Amino acid sequence: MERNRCNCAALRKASRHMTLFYDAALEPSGLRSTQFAMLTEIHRRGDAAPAIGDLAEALVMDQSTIGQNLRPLQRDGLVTLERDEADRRSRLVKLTRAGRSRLADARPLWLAAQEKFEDGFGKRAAAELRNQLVGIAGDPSLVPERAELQKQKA
Amino acid sequence: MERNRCNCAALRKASRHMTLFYDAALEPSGLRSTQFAMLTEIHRRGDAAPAIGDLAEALVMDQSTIGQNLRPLQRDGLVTLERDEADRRSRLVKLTRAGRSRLADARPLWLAAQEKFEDGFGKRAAAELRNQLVGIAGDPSLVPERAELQKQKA
DNA sequence: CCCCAATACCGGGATATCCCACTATATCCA
DNA sequence: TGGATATAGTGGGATATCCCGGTATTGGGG
Repeated sequence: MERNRCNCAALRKASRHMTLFYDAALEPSGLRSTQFAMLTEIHRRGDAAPAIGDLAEALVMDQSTIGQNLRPLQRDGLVTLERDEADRRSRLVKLTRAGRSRLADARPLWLAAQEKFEDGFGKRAAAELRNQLVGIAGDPSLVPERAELQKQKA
Repeated sequence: MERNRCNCAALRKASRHMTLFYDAALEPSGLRSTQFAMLTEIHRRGDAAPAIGDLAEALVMDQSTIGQNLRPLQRDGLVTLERDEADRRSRLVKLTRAGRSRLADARPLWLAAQEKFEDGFGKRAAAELRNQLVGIAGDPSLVPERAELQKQKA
């Protein structure tokens, strides 16, 4: 069919629909999908608090998007931003006690959503799909600008 | 790895990255990915001009999102909205001459992006991926509310 | 024929997302 | 060491996206 021939549109439709599903699952925690992803990434770093740019790279988002998206979390006291004394241009993002607590509330809700999705879609199929998606998200040939940024670090 | 275990986050990251790629490709036409997808869907209907709700269903978007997203296109004279005299609650969305022209400008840019992506990702792999994504976007078990809406129509 | 539930849309409000231009800081190198 | 360049983040502006509550219209009983 001529319909759904566009790789980008297909990805975006699935992304919108999947987001509705995860947002509904996370709703009791008061977190949206993006917020849960950001808090999870910050938590994953443990003691090595990430700067805004680190989050941007890990989450495949623009730096300014990270800054923007952190505001509601900061306003609600889930994260703090403090200057990195080792490089005063950077701001380190840290979870507060309330942030860790909120994340702990959300995790079982997220896990339930994962399981519900994978029950229907197939655990193996889901892992394979994520593999493909991670490949796309990290493909430097798609966005040359970002490829250069990657090269800088190597 | 613990990282990238979330199906939703993986989908969203890939969606963001892919969108950058298609947006860059479409840039000379002045259309963004979403706008191109909307104009394409309207055009696909031919003489049977869709209402806002029809577009919402086809594009897996909220009705209010469609309405919002149509505004820049309307402002730029690419589409018109007119009351459906057969059901005065509905508004039919139609391409203007300028809209058709803009879409014609964008199509080769889109096709080049498709080919460039599929050159790297594999034509067969891309088709398979789209298949999976269409399945997710249309899965009524993920968002029960929408499932009911679907049932109404059956 | 009239009332009521359902439907189609809109307006307001919030988050999500990007780009651009700007500031502050750091780094490199002549 | 001092100035050019590069990097980290912010603020403003635009589109994208959802939900909720309200309005107009429709269609089905009674």
